[in-house]
Amino acid sequence: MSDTSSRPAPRVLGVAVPSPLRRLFDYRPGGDPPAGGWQPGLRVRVPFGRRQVVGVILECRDDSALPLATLKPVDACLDDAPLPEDWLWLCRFTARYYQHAPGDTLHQAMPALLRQGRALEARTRERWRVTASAAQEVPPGLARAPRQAELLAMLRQHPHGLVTQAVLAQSFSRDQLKALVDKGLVERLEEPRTATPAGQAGPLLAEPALPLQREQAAALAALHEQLDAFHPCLLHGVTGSGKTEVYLQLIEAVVGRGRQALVLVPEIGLTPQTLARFRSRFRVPVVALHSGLTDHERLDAWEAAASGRAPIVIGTRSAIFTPLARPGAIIVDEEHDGSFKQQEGLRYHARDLAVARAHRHGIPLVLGSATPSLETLQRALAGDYRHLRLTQRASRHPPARLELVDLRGRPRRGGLIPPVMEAIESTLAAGHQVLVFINRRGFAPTLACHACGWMAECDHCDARMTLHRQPPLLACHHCDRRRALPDACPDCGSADLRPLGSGTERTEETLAERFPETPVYRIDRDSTRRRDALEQTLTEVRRGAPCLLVGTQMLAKGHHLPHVTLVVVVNADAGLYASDFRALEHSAQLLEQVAGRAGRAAHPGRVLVQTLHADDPNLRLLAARGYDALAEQLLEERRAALLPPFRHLALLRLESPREPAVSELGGRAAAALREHLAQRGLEVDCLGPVPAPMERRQNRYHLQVMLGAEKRSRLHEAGAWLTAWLEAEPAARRVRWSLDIDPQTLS
DNA sequence: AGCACGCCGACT
DNA sequence: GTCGGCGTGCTC
Repeated sequence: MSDTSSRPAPRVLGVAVPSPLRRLFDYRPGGDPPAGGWQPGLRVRVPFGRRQVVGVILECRDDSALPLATLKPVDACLDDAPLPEDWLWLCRFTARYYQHAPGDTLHQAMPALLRQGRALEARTRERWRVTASAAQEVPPGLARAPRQAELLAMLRQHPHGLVTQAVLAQSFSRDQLKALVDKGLVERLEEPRTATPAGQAGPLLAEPALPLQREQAAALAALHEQLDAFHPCLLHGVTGSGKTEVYLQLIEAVVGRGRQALVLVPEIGLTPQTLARFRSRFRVPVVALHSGLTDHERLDAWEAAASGRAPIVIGTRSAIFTPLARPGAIIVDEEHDGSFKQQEGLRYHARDLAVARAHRHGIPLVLGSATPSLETLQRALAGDYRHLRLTQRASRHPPARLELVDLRGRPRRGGLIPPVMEAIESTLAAGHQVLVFINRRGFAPTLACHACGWMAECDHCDARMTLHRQPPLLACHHCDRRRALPDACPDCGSADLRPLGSGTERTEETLAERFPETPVYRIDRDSTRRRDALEQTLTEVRRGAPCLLVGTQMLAKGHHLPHVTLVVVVNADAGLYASDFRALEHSAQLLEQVAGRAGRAAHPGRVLVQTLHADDPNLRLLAARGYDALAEQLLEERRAALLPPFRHLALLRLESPREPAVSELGGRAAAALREHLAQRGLEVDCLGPVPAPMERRQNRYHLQVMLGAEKRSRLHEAGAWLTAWLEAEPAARRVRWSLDIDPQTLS
């Protein structure tokens, strides 16, 4: 460590402590002073109330708002060196931007073991290598120990040594290794488990890069132009245009220059297939951060990234908080995907944090999508991001067009009308596969009484209960409530209860009856609950035999289904007239993604979209000219309506089991904020309080207050004032509240 | 968020 | 007689 004696010891440490309180807590230095002196980023164990917690020093000062004598000393410093500087910066940025408690932010961004106070160090493994002398000289006789002689011979063939596991795998024992070590013939080395296999000097690529099409090459060249500066790009490529190959070749350049690449993928995108593609391309390790890791594996990965040992890190939303010693590029695949936004607690958007992080590091940022979010698209159109387009599909088939199919006045079976059924039949007859996309799981969206019109409703939510057949019950998809099927209508006693509408189970059943010879695979949250169930089914489907796939949006994203030539969308109307201003954008993205599943291999595809609104201008525009045309149209509407991306929003959400408590507090919070805004002349508007779209969920009442501003700084000021008001308000302790900056949905 | 303290119901 | 319900208050 460098000379630290020149740094005077601070008298006060501002510590971020795990708690929802939006402030630091002051302590006096205590315990053994760290080798490098007290500084921000060091973890400390501190007394907090009646317990001990792990906090992080964020400020070193000489004064405090409290008398110094009343401050408690820290118990111990847990680190020799501060946590990585880039990580600390990102956490502070995140806490400020999302107006979240610093301690809670830091804790969420840290691996569990660091939260618990473990040292930031990678677990090690042993490596066994012949000593320099034993490598050159003929070893002395091991005639009395033939196994040791064999082991030595094996190790001599591996000048970089072998890890214990590899030695044991050859049926040698630890005792034999020890014996050779005692004879001075073999030495024992320790290395991090995430260490790159030794003898790494060879080529970076394990397999050659694929040849690029003209547009891919142009995009890659554009990315190569500025590898040392913040260079945000939208890689806007239709499904099948080869975005991943562009990522891979960019990563090759980044890693080739000794830097690290961070890749963010949607929750559903970190499939074994994706990972395999990255791993087989590069000879260097690819560290994957996913929900299946143990706490130890997560810490190892974090350490490998922070130390720079891991050149490529790939993960879902929370991977944006992985520290990097030598950041070289950040890639966000499917940047429009909703899973990048955390929907509770610290409501961060990993894509937006990626932008901030790339800017701070001065490195390229690639946002990839076939259906970019309107936020990103607007920035690309405005020239803030470089707009790299890939319009050609590798298969050379143009993307399938959506064909709108009018549902009005036609009989449906399992949600499907006769002409669509016939199209399915002829596709199967031609030996191809069919994907039926339906946005509702379960058998039917609800159970209704044909005599009096009663419908099964949840007691805890303002919602209908979904009818399930496997097993048969009524379930609420908004809470965990389940009910047995009633024999008769609870209102009028009629036994004429019928399922209303169709879900995946019913469509599956209908198709299985209609096409008894053809396998029908249902893919939804219920059918893929078992680990790997989805991958197993898809592996079977990829064999290519004719089959029917029925599924929810799980099926829409990413999966390669080369033998599907017909895609059916059972009902496209969900997002058309929804109250949420982003509903249509999301709906269009989903439709385009689903359509992208059709005809990726040798055959062109068809996409049949059933709708009750075949005349809807937005739907027609999407069908006729595709997502990009609709997106530009929607941007104009957003501009006119003063909605994002032309205006910034924040949403105060309030919830409580007691309705009066939320409306009373919401009313007073909004009134207080309005008064403050008027006094300060802030150009921020405040809407509400209004009940949330589904006011009662899980027996809790939801209310919201919307803030909107043209300038982000103004919105921020208003948000800071509002959270301060709420924290000081006694009634707010009995109501759960959170401020959602840049809300993704209004529900 | 935790975790206490603090006053009112059914039980080892 | 006490175990424990969750209201209220605090955490440097």
